[in-house]
Amino acid sequence: MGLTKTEIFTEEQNLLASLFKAMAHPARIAILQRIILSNTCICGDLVGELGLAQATISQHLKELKSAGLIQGTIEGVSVCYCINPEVWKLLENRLGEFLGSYKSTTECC
Amino acid sequence: MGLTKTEIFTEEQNLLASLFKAMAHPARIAILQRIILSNTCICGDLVGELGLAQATISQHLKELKSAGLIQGTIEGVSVCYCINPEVWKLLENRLGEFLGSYKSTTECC
DNA sequence: GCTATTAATCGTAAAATTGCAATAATACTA
DNA sequence: TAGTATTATTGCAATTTTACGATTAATAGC
Repeated sequence: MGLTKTEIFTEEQNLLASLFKAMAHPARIAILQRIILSNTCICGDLVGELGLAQATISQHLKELKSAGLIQGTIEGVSVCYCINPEVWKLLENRLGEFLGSYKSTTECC
Repeated sequence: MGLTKTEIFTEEQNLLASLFKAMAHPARIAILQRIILSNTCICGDLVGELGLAQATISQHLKELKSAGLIQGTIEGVSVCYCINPEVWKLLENRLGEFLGSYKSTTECC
């Protein structure tokens, strides 16, 4: 079929999956790292640094934005993107909770 | 084109992206949660619990396995899957490092 | 108003993902 | 050895993702 059955999963599972999905591409990881590093990133910079076309980067930025991970405001002729603090904190919390729920102490297979 | 240009990104970026990708589906999140909870999970159980066909679940398990997140050993007639402690620890470290690299203190857009 | 610069959007193509029925493979059991 | 139970694999269709060229929208500077 090719479409995910979101309705059979919990809200928590869908949320985590969608956040992971937004970061499940090296270009988007690179963009996030770049934004974090400079703390004020303009799209045009990325086009020169990553080896991807302007349209492609704009698309990745859109995905990060729609996932809520970043936010952008118009700054003169260009756009300034930065991390969305609330969503980033939510991500840290949910992820820490999820990863931390596994205790490696008990012996298994 | 439709294929990711992995060669233009760093090893770190590709690793993080592939780990995120492995978890970027609610069914795989659900499977991981289920494995963590029972600490000894058999595929057949999941088929009853999640509303997905046996073939589909087997495929998701394969993806989690190839990403290194889980490992399975044959246990009589069925297979016992559990978390791979080393990879899980690696995931926690790299992810913590990545998420922690952002400090929300500085004002931005 | 006109032009240059920047970013978003559209259209398209190739490839990957998701899901399932059907089938194959594997290992117990009688 | 035949039969049963469990998991993996195969083949297929629908959808999504990735990427880019071309075009469009918006804004600053002249």
